[in-house]
Amino acid sequence: MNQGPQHGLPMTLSVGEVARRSGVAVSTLHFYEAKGLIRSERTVGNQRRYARAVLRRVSFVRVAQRVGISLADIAAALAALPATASPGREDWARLSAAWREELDERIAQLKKLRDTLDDCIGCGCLSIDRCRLRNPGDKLGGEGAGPQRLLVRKKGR
Amino acid sequence: MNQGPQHGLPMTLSVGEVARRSGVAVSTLHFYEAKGLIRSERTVGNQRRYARAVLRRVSFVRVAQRVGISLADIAAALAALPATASPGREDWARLSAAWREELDERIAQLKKLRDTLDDCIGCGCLSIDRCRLRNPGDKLGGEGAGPQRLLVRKKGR
DNA sequence: TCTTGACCTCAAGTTAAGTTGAGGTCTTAG
DNA sequence: CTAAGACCTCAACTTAACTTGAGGTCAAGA
Repeated sequence: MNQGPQHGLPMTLSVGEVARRSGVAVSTLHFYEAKGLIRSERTVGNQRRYARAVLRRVSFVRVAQRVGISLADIAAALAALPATASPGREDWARLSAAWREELDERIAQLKKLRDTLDDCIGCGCLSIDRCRLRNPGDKLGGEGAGPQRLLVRKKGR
Repeated sequence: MNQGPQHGLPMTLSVGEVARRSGVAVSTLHFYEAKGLIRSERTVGNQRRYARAVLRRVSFVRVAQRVGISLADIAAALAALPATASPGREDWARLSAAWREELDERIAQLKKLRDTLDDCIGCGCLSIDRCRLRNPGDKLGGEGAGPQRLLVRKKGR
């Protein structure tokens, strides 16, 4: 198998190796490739060979997914990175800037949810009407759509 | 319309009112009801009437969903609350305890993701091989499945 | 009374994210 | 050289979470 010059590591990975090491199914890797989330070279025999960096990319995808970001959004973010050349500092800066806001928002949302639960233990709200967290006087009734109070404001998109 | 004794608020809400005030479609409310996430009484004419508390319940569902929790999990959590009687302090304590861990885990995951991005700006990893965040020496290669380093350990379930 | 807008049920369609399977090729240990 | 196991493509199936539509009922103002 193809080896690195001094250390005993293969320079590229087969789809099976990536699957084993990343913990995702081979079919999923094919699927991700079809969606443009990852890329591969082909051997003369038409088999996929992945650069080592694909492992981190796959990890990134799974983590982002796990916290509720769609593959489409992830793909869009990753598209900011040139898949061909190695991404430079500016590419990363762009990706991070684009996601930072989204991630901060989701973190805030999660904390809100967690803390709401904690508060509810002390007062029994969501069910009992007199609660300091409860919509006071139910004033929001006429103020248009959208869940009130529990939803952190979502930016325009 | 049915009013509260002193203030001018209706005691129950029609499906349209809930939709307007919670920001979810009527069809979605029907769907949630079919899934057991919310409950309603019926009028003599077979129309749904919701208790005011349904608004908070719906908010809860949307927020939880937004951070990547499935309806099935949400339903399971909400099932711990007696839908019939008003849930007591113990019911809330149970729900909160069950979710606290999950939420903390997701918050940690999100922070990890965010910080990984930030770190990457400084070093260009995910692409460039010498990076302090990078799997050092690629030692994890033989250590079984699962994304390495970026995934916060998930508890057994 | 009549008509309009909100409701009802139930079946079928949609999108995202994969998985499964059939039928065939590659690679490598023996 | 040959058989087993890893790979290939492509189409079809699956599940979650909804949405849409058809066909019919309910409630309230003119």
